[in-house]
Amino acid sequence: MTEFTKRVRETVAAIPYGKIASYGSIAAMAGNPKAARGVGFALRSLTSETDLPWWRVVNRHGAVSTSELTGTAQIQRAILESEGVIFNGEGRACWKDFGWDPHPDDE
DNA sequence: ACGGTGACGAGAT
DNA sequence: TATCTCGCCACCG
Repeated sequence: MTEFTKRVRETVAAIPYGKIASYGSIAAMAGNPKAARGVGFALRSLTSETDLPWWRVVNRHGAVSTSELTGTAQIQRAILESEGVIFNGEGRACWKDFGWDPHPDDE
């Protein structure tokens, strides 16, 4: 378990209920703003754990980037909706309403 | 140590 | 606005 991965877990665990954060934001808080991909890889092993709110982590578009085929994406959306997050027809959530960290682009 | 891969991001077309 | 390409970092063989 590298320091980066541990930092990512801490950050993800800090995401408030009903809120979402982008991989880039988490990577930045973890110390490496450019390690968004590394964040995804780290969370990949956490999908089996329910003690970490990995489902609150989405891409910069506010849409789940998990596998649609394995059903992970469906589960993630379902949980987020349970938390109060609303997805539009594009499968994206309003960052201004559910985004934990401020986002420069999109709405 | 090297190269390929992937739950990403930003810029260009 | 949607799609493509390149660059980023961490992980596996």
